[in-house]
Amino acid sequence: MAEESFDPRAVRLGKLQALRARGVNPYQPTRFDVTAHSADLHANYEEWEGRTVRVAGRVMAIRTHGRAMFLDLADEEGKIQCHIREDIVGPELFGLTEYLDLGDILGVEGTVFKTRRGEISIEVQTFEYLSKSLLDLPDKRHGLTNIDLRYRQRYLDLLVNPEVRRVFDIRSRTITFIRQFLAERHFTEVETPVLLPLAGGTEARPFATHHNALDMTLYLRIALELHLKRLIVGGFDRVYEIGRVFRNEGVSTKHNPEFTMLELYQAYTDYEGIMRLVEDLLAALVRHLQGSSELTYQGQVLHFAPPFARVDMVERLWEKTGVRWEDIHSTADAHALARKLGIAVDPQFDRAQVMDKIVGSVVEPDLVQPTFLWHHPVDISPLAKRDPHHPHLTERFELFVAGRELANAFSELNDPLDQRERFLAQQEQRRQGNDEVPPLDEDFLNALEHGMPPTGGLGIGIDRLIMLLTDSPSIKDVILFPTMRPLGSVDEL
RNA sequence: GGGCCAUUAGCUCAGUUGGUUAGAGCAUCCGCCUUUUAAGCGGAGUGUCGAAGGUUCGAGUCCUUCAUGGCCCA
Repeated sequence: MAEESFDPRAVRLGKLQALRARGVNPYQPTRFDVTAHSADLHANYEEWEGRTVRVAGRVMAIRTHGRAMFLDLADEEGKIQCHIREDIVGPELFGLTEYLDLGDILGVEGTVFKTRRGEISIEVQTFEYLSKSLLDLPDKRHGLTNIDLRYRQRYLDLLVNPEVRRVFDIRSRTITFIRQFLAERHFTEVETPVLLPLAGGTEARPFATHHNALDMTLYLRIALELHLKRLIVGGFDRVYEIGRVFRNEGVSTKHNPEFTMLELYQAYTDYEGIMRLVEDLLAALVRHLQGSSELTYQGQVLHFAPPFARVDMVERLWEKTGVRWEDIHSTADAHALARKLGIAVDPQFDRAQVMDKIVGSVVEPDLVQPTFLWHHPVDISPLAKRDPHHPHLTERFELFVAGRELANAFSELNDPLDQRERFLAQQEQRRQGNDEVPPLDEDFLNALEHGMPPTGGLGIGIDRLIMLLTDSPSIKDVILFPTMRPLGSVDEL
């Protein structure tokens, strides 16, 4: 070798060629029968000591020692140290360790023992390359800390930052728990369409796409609500979906353009019934994951013990500002109130949007412990049933935790004529240029006209729930592959 | 959309008031080492300083624009 190459990939390609020259193709093996995992070897050493095991994993550390070497092999649950001695594996096999790199996938067979220093290890009898890594792993001490790269190359983040794996384990366990919880209560899980001729169920800008064969614009769903309620009409008395919804809006620590919602609908109950269900679900979930009803989020200790506190939205607004919601009659009144309170508001906002913003600024941040904010005015709740005693208010609540909305629920409006009027009022806003207002869904109204039983409905933002449960400050931390701007132009990809 | 900050080796980072040939740890490469574990010992620096312009005798450093990300605000 006249010139030594220092390019890591070129060096590794050279090792790959050398292996192949010796008749070893690390990409050839199709299986390796594993008989033990690292975590179990550590947890139950006495049972494993002296036994022969087969373990597979990624090489995370190599410590050569002349005619022997130690390496740390990482499998899904942890790491196990392996000791390879030339006099045990033989010079031919030992020679292959010359081409071993960090990141390679290895299968080893050997006996379980403890080193002089007490490290549970495998004395390797034989080993096999199961894959070769051509690129360097991130720094073993610092891991991968560049936030951009952590999200773009999540596979590396997962390999070198073990706490990331924990977040997604909790995510998986949470969703499994919710499914079990709802199954025990006789809810049926369903799947409703993602691609729709019109996207409704909330106010948000949808993504548009095009169906070639039908030559029509289709929109990605922004909520699950209207289809699940069609199913209530269709006789599913307890129905839910956990699914991705898409909203064409900004990206922040609290917003990702695609995120996961749980929506459930239960016939013959109301928002009080749903409130109890939310309390039971969250209390059971936190206990399942934490072993207690306490949860610490960003330094705040949260208590998930029913019953959760309840705050009347209109009353609390009055306490905070001295203003009654029903005294704000016009958009101008609302903007004047916002100015008086020093709250910056988009000048395009209408009365309801401004009031929503004001509540968001003066009421919601105080709701740290799990709290139901309830009795929303009807003009910001177009799908919720009116409170029979206060027709300008609705039987609605939002659950706030750590100052953030976690759930939204109401007694579902099943009066098709009232629903039509509210949709028509929305269409007026739409004509005035509010492109977050969905178009009128005639088919949904048609379903309601066939008769929907009294129903309680609930939506929970799963990603925000996982943020709480994993003490994650950013929604990107709980989404494996968050939406990112691509590096370079898309054409190059 | 606005403000602030970041971008230097494969990874994590340092880099003085603008000054010679841009540094460290890990990783990598070469040599030694059969119970080490942030293994150790000896040797080697592998770089389009995010991109493009500009100022200057001289730019990683100053200016402008752009790109990506982060934090805060809307």
